[in-house]
Amino acid sequence: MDVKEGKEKFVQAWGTLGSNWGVNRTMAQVHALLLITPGSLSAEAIMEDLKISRGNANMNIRALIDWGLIYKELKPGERKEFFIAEKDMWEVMKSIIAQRKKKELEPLLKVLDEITEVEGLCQHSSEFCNVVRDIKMFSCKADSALEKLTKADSNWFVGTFLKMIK
Amino acid sequence: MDVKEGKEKFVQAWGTLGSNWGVNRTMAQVHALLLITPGSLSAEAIMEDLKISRGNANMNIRALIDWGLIYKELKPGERKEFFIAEKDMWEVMKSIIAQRKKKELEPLLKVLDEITEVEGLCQHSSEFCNVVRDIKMFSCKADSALEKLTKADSNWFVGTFLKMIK
DNA sequence: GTGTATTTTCACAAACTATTGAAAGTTCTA
DNA sequence: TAGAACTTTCAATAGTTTGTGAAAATACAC
Repeated sequence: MDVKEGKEKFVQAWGTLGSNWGVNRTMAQVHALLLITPGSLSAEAIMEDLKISRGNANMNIRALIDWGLIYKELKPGERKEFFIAEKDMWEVMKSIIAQRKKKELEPLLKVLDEITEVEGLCQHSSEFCNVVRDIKMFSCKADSALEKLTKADSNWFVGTFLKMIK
Repeated sequence: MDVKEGKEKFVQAWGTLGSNWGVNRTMAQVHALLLITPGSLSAEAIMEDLKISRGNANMNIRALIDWGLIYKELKPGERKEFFIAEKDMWEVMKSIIAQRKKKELEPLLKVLDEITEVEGLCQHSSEFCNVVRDIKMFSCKADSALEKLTKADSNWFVGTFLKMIK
């Protein structure tokens, strides 16, 4: 396997993994492509490289910008927009965690709060009451841990998090 | 909202959340229903309650058993199988984390290892080399943290993990 | 063994998600 | 303001996942 094959493999693999992670395959591929490209690429170049349509490329580029994983880069004298990936993996990880927290954890907390308001819950159904209470406890803790993580810097991670797993 | 409505809301909500989590909606609903049911339920009862077909109920019940989230319970004198949920939320969380780690993280580690074997990677493409190295570092750390988490007991979590987020 | 209750499988249908490509929109230049 | 270069939108289509229901398999009682 040479470097070119390795790159192709990486792009394909990131795409496949993306779908296991609830991220659209094409979005993950565009991200992978930009990650391993030293400079920036135009929408055109991305379309050609991944053999995808203009519309598809555009939609997924926008989504990556929303997630904070890539940036627009305007070159003087060029009318085209170019895109470049955030290369600091700690930043990449934080963005991904923030998005997943928003999508996966926050709706859960919201529903649990609504249910907790049910009158007489714990008198009428202690099973249900206990389940809701326990889930609430874990999800609140997970939420604050992740909140802290996404606010922290890389050194904090290396320090605290690694100490934890020793 | 009374207790019955609250329960329905919980089952629906857990189902919706499940799909944000890469879990099939019905599987999550069956799980929710069993979680808030004090005793055990037969496949029949689950079908009726959630208005789903026999085949669907059967498939998702099997999947939940695989994940270790529910157990089969055989009642003496009854030919039907009954199912009961694991109610210890710490165990539930560990099972879910273990499954997601297997599905989301392990394939990533595998691909990274394959790519690392590319000859002369770091001579020919330092950008690519750095990206692969950084992703590898983070994912190995995440993997060992989660591994530790799924092996640990609830007290460890309360102690170590909470200290970390303070 | 035979009949009955129950579970499992599987081809097909329905629902959902992603992708395309062409048309509409925008921005810049002269 | 006209026209070129480029970006965005969106209806149609392709692809994927999930659910159904009937038929096959299994387990049990007699």
